[in-house]
Amino acid sequence: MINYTNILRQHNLKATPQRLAITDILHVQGHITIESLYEVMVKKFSSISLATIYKNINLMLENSFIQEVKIPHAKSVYEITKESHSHLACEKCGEIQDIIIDLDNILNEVAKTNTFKVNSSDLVLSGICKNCQ
Amino acid sequence: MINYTNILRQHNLKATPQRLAITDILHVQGHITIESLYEVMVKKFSSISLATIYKNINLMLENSFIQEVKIPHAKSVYEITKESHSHLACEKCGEIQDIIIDLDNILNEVAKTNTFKVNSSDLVLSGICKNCQ
DNA sequence: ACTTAAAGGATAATTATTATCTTTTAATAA
DNA sequence: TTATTAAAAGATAATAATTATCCTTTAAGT
Repeated sequence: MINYTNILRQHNLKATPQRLAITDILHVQGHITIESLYEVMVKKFSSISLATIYKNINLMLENSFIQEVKIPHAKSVYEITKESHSHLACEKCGEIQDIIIDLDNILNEVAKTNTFKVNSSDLVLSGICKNCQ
Repeated sequence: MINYTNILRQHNLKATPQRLAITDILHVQGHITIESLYEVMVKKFSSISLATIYKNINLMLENSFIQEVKIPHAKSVYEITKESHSHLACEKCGEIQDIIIDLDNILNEVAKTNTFKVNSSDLVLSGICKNCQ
Protein backbone atom coordinates (compact mmCIF):
# COMPACT_ATOMS: atom_id res chain seq x y z
CA MET A 1 0.00 0.00 0.00
CA ILE A 2 1.60 3.17 -1.29
CA ASN A 3 1.93 6.15 1.02
CA TYR A 4 0.65 9.19 -0.79
CA THR A 5 1.65 11.76 1.82
CA ASN A 6 4.53 13.19 -0.14
CA ILE A 7 2.78 12.91 -3.48
CA LEU A 8 -0.08 14.98 -2.14
CA ARG A 9 2.37 17.55 -0.78
CA GLN A 10 4.09 17.74 -4.14
CA HIS A 11 0.73 18.82 -5.52
CA ASN A 12 0.41 21.52 -2.86
CA LEU A 13 -2.17 19.49 -1.00
CA LYS A 14 -1.96 18.97 2.74
CA ALA A 15 -1.89 15.29 3.57
CA THR A 16 -5.00 15.03 5.72
CA PRO A 17 -6.40 11.65 6.75
CA GLN A 18 -9.43 12.29 4.54
CA ARG A 19 -7.28 12.99 1.51
CA LEU A 20 -5.07 10.01 2.13
CA ALA A 21 -8.20 7.87 2.28
CA ILE A 22 -9.60 9.33 -0.95
CA THR A 23 -6.26 8.75 -2.60
CA ASP A 24 -6.06 5.21 -1.34
CA ILE A 25 -9.58 4.45 -2.57
CA LEU A 26 -8.77 5.87 -5.99
CA HIS A 27 -5.57 3.85 -6.07
CA VAL A 28 -7.35 0.61 -5.20
CA GLN A 29 -10.57 1.09 -7.15
CA GLY A 30 -9.06 2.77 -10.19
CA HIS A 31 -12.22 4.69 -11.08
CA ILE A 32 -15.03 5.90 -8.87
CA THR A 33 -18.03 8.23 -8.97
CA ILE A 34 -18.54 11.02 -6.47
CA GLU A 35 -21.42 9.24 -4.80
CA SER A 36 -19.60 5.92 -4.50
CA LEU A 37 -16.58 7.70 -3.11
CA TYR A 38 -18.79 9.35 -0.51
CA GLU A 39 -20.37 6.03 0.46
CA VAL A 40 -16.98 4.41 0.97
CA MET A 41 -15.61 7.41 2.81
CA VAL A 42 -18.53 7.51 5.25
CA LYS A 43 -17.56 4.02 6.40
CA LYS A 44 -14.13 5.31 7.40
CA PHE A 45 -15.12 8.81 8.56
CA SER A 46 -18.68 8.58 9.81
CA SER A 47 -19.00 12.34 10.17
CA ILE A 48 -17.43 13.32 6.86
CA SER A 49 -19.28 16.01 4.94
CA LEU A 50 -20.21 15.61 1.31
CA ALA A 51 -18.76 19.10 0.86
CA THR A 52 -15.38 17.73 1.88
CA ILE A 53 -15.60 15.20 -0.92
CA TYR A 54 -16.46 17.85 -3.48
CA LYS A 55 -13.86 20.31 -2.23
CA ASN A 56 -11.13 17.72 -2.36
CA ILE A 57 -12.12 16.35 -5.74
CA ASN A 58 -12.12 19.87 -7.15
CA LEU A 59 -8.79 20.77 -5.60
CA MET A 60 -7.24 17.54 -6.84
CA LEU A 61 -8.59 18.26 -10.31
CA GLU A 62 -7.18 21.78 -10.26
CA ASN A 63 -3.79 20.45 -9.24
CA SER A 64 -3.97 17.73 -11.89
CA PHE A 65 -3.55 15.06 -9.25
CA ILE A 66 -6.70 13.40 -10.61
CA GLN A 67 -8.73 13.51 -13.83
CA GLU A 68 -12.43 13.37 -14.59
CA VAL A 69 -13.56 10.78 -17.12
CA LYS A 70 -16.92 11.45 -18.75
CA ILE A 71 -18.77 8.26 -19.61
CA PRO A 72 -21.66 8.11 -22.12
CA HIS A 73 -25.02 7.46 -20.45
CA ALA A 74 -23.42 7.30 -17.01
CA LYS A 75 -21.94 9.44 -14.28
CA SER A 76 -18.41 10.74 -14.46
CA VAL A 77 -15.70 8.81 -12.71
CA TYR A 78 -12.41 10.07 -11.30
CA GLU A 79 -8.96 8.52 -11.51
CA ILE A 80 -5.45 9.35 -10.43
CA THR A 81 -3.59 11.10 -13.24
CA LYS A 82 -1.34 8.79 -15.22
CA GLU A 83 0.09 8.58 -18.71
CA SER A 84 -2.49 9.22 -21.46
CA HIS A 85 -4.84 6.31 -22.03
CA SER A 86 -8.33 5.36 -23.17
CA HIS A 87 -11.22 3.68 -21.38
CA LEU A 88 -13.50 0.68 -21.73
CA ALA A 89 -16.94 1.14 -20.21
CA CYS A 90 -19.11 -1.92 -19.61
CA GLU A 91 -22.73 -1.15 -20.41
CA LYS A 92 -23.92 -3.96 -18.17
CA CYS A 93 -22.00 -3.71 -14.90
CA GLY A 94 -20.70 -0.18 -15.26
CA GLU A 95 -17.09 -1.20 -14.74
CA ILE A 96 -14.49 1.16 -16.22
CA GLN A 97 -11.11 -0.16 -17.33
CA ASP A 98 -8.03 1.59 -18.60
CA ILE A 99 -6.69 0.57 -21.98
CA ILE A 100 -3.62 1.79 -23.76
CA ILE A 101 -4.42 2.43 -27.41
CA ASP A 102 -1.98 4.04 -29.79
CA LEU A 103 -3.77 7.00 -31.37
CA ASP A 104 -0.72 8.44 -33.11
CA ASN A 105 -1.89 7.48 -36.59
CA ILE A 106 -5.22 9.13 -36.00
CA LEU A 107 -3.71 12.25 -34.51
CA ASN A 108 -1.30 12.51 -37.41
CA GLU A 109 -4.16 12.28 -39.87
CA VAL A 110 -5.93 15.12 -38.14
CA ALA A 111 -2.72 17.14 -37.96
CA LYS A 112 -2.30 16.78 -41.73
CA THR A 113 -5.57 18.57 -42.38
CA ASN A 114 -4.08 21.62 -40.70
CA THR A 115 -7.47 22.78 -39.51
CA PHE A 116 -7.24 21.83 -35.86
CA LYS A 117 -4.36 21.68 -33.38
CA VAL A 118 -5.05 18.69 -31.10
CA ASN A 119 -3.89 18.95 -27.51
CA SER A 120 -5.53 15.90 -25.99
CA SER A 121 -7.79 13.04 -26.87
CA ASP A 122 -10.52 11.28 -24.93
CA LEU A 123 -11.66 7.92 -26.18
CA VAL A 124 -14.24 5.74 -24.46
CA LEU A 125 -15.24 2.40 -25.92
CA SER A 126 -18.59 1.18 -24.65
CA GLY A 127 -19.62 -2.45 -24.70
CA ILE A 128 -19.59 -5.61 -22.64
CA CYS A 129 -16.69 -6.60 -20.42
CA LYS A 130 -15.21 -10.07 -20.07
CA ASN A 131 -17.15 -10.84 -16.91
CA CYS A 132 -20.51 -9.81 -18.33
CA GLN A 133 -20.24 -11.66 -21.64
CA MET B 1 -34.63 24.29 -44.90
CA ILE B 2 -35.65 20.70 -44.28
CA ASN B 3 -39.13 19.93 -42.99
CA TYR B 4 -38.77 17.60 -40.06
CA THR B 5 -42.46 16.92 -39.54
CA ASN B 6 -42.40 13.41 -40.91
CA ILE B 7 -39.03 12.58 -39.48
CA LEU B 8 -40.30 13.46 -36.02
CA ARG B 9 -43.41 11.33 -36.57
CA GLN B 10 -41.25 8.41 -37.67
CA HIS B 11 -39.66 8.63 -34.24
CA ASN B 12 -43.08 8.56 -32.55
CA LEU B 13 -42.83 12.25 -31.75
CA LYS B 14 -45.70 14.62 -32.45
CA ALA B 15 -44.60 17.43 -34.71
CA THR B 16 -45.30 20.39 -32.47
CA PRO B 17 -44.05 23.88 -33.35
CA GLN B 18 -41.67 23.73 -30.39
CA ARG B 19 -40.18 20.45 -31.57
CA LEU B 20 -39.87 21.64 -35.13
CA ALA B 21 -38.01 24.68 -33.84
CA ILE B 22 -35.68 22.60 -31.68
CA THR B 23 -35.02 20.34 -34.63
CA ASP B 24 -34.36 23.26 -36.92
CA ILE B 25 -31.94 24.81 -34.43
CA LEU B 26 -30.09 21.52 -34.05
CA HIS B 27 -29.97 21.18 -37.82
CA VAL B 28 -28.53 24.65 -38.31
CA GLN B 29 -26.23 24.86 -35.30
CA GLY B 30 -25.03 21.28 -35.40
CA HIS B 31 -24.31 21.11 -31.65
CA ILE B 32 -25.88 23.01 -28.81
CA THR B 33 -26.06 22.98 -25.01
CA ILE B 34 -29.34 22.87 -23.11
CA GLU B 35 -28.96 26.43 -21.91
CA SER B 36 -28.11 27.83 -25.35
CA LEU B 37 -31.03 25.95 -26.84
CA TYR B 38 -33.33 27.49 -24.25
CA GLU B 39 -32.01 30.98 -24.95
CA VAL B 40 -32.62 30.59 -28.67
CA MET B 41 -36.03 29.04 -28.17
CA VAL B 42 -37.21 31.83 -25.87
CA LYS B 43 -36.71 34.24 -28.76
CA LYS B 44 -39.18 32.26 -30.84
CA PHE B 45 -41.55 31.17 -28.06
CA SER B 46 -41.42 33.84 -25.40
CA SER B 47 -43.46 31.78 -22.94
CA ILE B 48 -41.73 28.47 -23.44
CA SER B 49 -40.92 26.58 -20.28
CA LEU B 50 -37.48 25.22 -19.55
CA ALA B 51 -39.27 21.99 -18.65
CA THR B 52 -40.42 21.72 -22.25
CA ILE B 53 -36.81 21.85 -23.39
CA TYR B 54 -35.78 19.13 -20.98
CA LYS B 55 -38.79 16.95 -21.72
CA ASN B 56 -38.21 17.16 -25.45
CA ILE B 57 -34.49 16.61 -25.25
CA ASN B 58 -35.07 13.53 -23.11
CA LEU B 59 -37.76 12.15 -25.39
CA MET B 60 -35.62 12.74 -28.44
CA LEU B 61 -32.73 10.97 -26.73
CA GLU B 62 -34.93 8.01 -25.81
CA ASN B 63 -36.11 7.74 -29.40
CA SER B 64 -32.55 8.09 -30.69
CA PHE B 65 -33.51 11.11 -32.74
CA ILE B 66 -30.65 12.99 -31.09
CA GLN B 67 -27.47 12.10 -29.18
CA GLU B 68 -25.69 13.61 -26.22
CA VAL B 69 -22.00 14.40 -26.66
CA LYS B 70 -20.03 14.70 -23.45
CA ILE B 71 -17.19 17.20 -23.73
CA PRO B 72 -14.21 17.31 -21.32
CA HIS B 73 -14.27 20.37 -19.06
CA ALA B 74 -17.46 21.66 -20.66
CA LYS B 75 -21.18 21.12 -20.79
CA SER B 76 -22.72 18.40 -22.90
CA VAL B 77 -23.99 19.29 -26.34
CA TYR B 78 -26.75 17.62 -28.35
CA GLU B 79 -26.83 16.75 -32.03
CA ILE B 80 -29.17 15.05 -34.45
CA THR B 81 -28.29 11.38 -34.78
CA LYS B 82 -26.22 10.63 -37.85
CA GLU B 83 -23.66 8.04 -38.93
CA SER B 84 -20.98 7.34 -36.31
CA HIS B 85 -18.37 10.06 -36.06
CA SER B 86 -15.94 11.77 -33.70
CA HIS B 87 -15.70 15.34 -32.44
CA LEU B 88 -13.25 18.21 -32.28
CA ALA B 89 -13.70 20.52 -29.31
CA CYS B 90 -12.03 23.93 -29.36
CA GLU B 91 -10.69 24.79 -25.92
CA LYS B 92 -10.76 28.49 -26.74
CA CYS B 93 -14.12 29.25 -28.36
CA GLY B 94 -15.98 26.11 -27.32
CA GLU B 95 -16.96 25.25 -30.88
CA ILE B 96 -17.69 21.57 -31.52
CA GLN B 97 -17.12 20.10 -34.98
CA ASP B 98 -17.88 16.68 -36.39
CA ILE B 99 -15.02 14.74 -37.87
CA ILE B 100 -15.08 11.38 -39.56
CA ILE B 101 -12.20 9.26 -38.33
CA ASP B 102 -11.78 5.64 -39.23
CA LEU B 103 -11.43 3.71 -35.99
CA ASP B 104 -11.63 0.25 -37.53
CA ASN B 105 -7.98 -0.54 -36.93
CA ILE B 106 -8.30 0.39 -33.31
CA LEU B 107 -11.52 -1.51 -32.80
CA ASN B 108 -10.00 -4.57 -34.45
CA GLU B 109 -7.04 -4.40 -32.11
CA VAL B 110 -9.35 -4.35 -29.13
CA ALA B 111 -11.46 -7.15 -30.58
CA LYS B 112 -8.34 -9.30 -30.91
CA THR B 113 -7.74 -9.19 -27.17
CA ASN B 114 -11.08 -10.96 -26.71
CA THR B 115 -11.63 -9.32 -23.38
CA PHE B 116 -14.20 -6.72 -24.32
CA LYS B 117 -16.99 -6.62 -26.90
CA VAL B 118 -17.14 -3.03 -28.21
CA ASN B 119 -20.55 -1.70 -29.21
CA SER B 120 -19.75 1.96 -29.73
CA SER B 121 -16.92 4.44 -29.48
CA ASP B 122 -16.82 8.05 -28.39
CA LEU B 123 -13.78 10.07 -29.32
CA VAL B 124 -13.32 13.76 -28.58
CA LEU B 125 -10.17 15.57 -29.64
CA SER B 126 -9.62 18.77 -27.69
CA GLY B 127 -7.45 21.59 -28.94
CA ILE B 128 -7.57 24.79 -30.94
CA CYS B 129 -9.74 25.25 -34.00
CA LYS B 130 -8.75 26.95 -37.24
CA ASN B 131 -10.38 30.24 -36.30
CA CYS B 132 -8.72 30.47 -32.92
CA GLN B 133 -5.20 29.59 -34.02
C1' DA C 1 -65.82 19.81 -36.20
C1' DC C 2 -65.10 16.13 -32.27
C1' DT C 3 -62.37 13.38 -29.35
C1' DT C 4 -58.46 12.25 -26.84
C1' DA C 5 -53.83 11.14 -25.78
C1' DA C 6 -50.00 13.69 -25.68
C1' DA C 7 -47.55 18.06 -25.19
C1' DG C 8 -46.92 22.68 -23.26
C1' DG C 9 -46.58 25.98 -19.40
C1' DA C 10 -46.19 27.11 -14.57
C1' DT C 11 -44.14 25.84 -10.79
C1' DA C 12 -42.95 22.64 -6.98
C1' DA C 13 -39.75 19.08 -5.78
C1' DT C 14 -35.57 16.74 -6.10
C1' DT C 15 -30.77 16.19 -6.98
C1' DA C 16 -26.20 17.88 -7.65
C1' DT C 17 -22.91 21.16 -6.57
C1' DT C 18 -20.98 25.25 -4.42
C1' DA C 19 -20.60 28.84 -0.79
C1' DT C 20 -20.35 30.35 3.91
C1' DC C 21 -19.10 30.12 8.51
C1' DT C 22 -17.19 28.04 12.58
C1' DT C 23 -14.20 24.53 14.52
C1' DT C 24 -10.33 21.58 14.01
C1' DT C 25 -5.82 20.33 12.46
C1' DA C 26 -1.45 19.75 9.53
C1' DA C 27 2.68 21.96 8.89
C1' DT C 28 6.22 24.93 10.34
C1' DA C 29 9.14 27.24 13.46
C1' DA C 30 10.38 28.86 18.06
C1' DT D 1 7.21 19.83 22.54
C1' DT D 2 4.47 23.60 22.29
C1' DA D 3 2.76 27.69 19.83
C1' DT D 4 1.18 29.77 15.59
C1' DT D 5 -1.41 29.98 11.54
C1' DA D 6 -3.18 29.02 7.11
C1' DA D 7 -5.72 25.57 5.37
C1' DA D 8 -9.04 21.87 5.79
C1' DA D 9 -13.08 19.68 7.86
C1' DG D 10 -17.84 19.69 9.15
C1' DA D 11 -22.45 21.63 9.23
C1' DT D 12 -25.51 23.65 6.67
C1' DA D 13 -27.38 27.32 3.64
C1' DA D 14 -27.53 28.70 -1.11
C1' DT D 15 -27.46 27.94 -5.90
C1' DA D 16 -27.79 25.36 -10.13
C1' DA D 17 -29.49 21.61 -12.80
C1' DT D 18 -32.99 18.46 -13.66
C1' DT D 19 -37.32 16.11 -12.96
C1' DA D 20 -42.15 15.69 -11.37
C1' DT D 21 -46.83 17.36 -10.93
C1' DC D 22 -50.90 19.40 -12.33
C1' DC D 23 -53.74 21.93 -15.19
C1' DT D 24 -54.50 23.84 -19.89
C1' DT D 25 -53.85 23.51 -24.75
C1' DT D 26 -53.29 21.17 -29.06
C1' DA D 27 -51.84 17.69 -32.77
C1' DA D 28 -53.64 13.93 -35.06
C1' DG D 29 -56.95 10.84 -36.21
C1' DT D 30 -61.84 10.00 -36.61
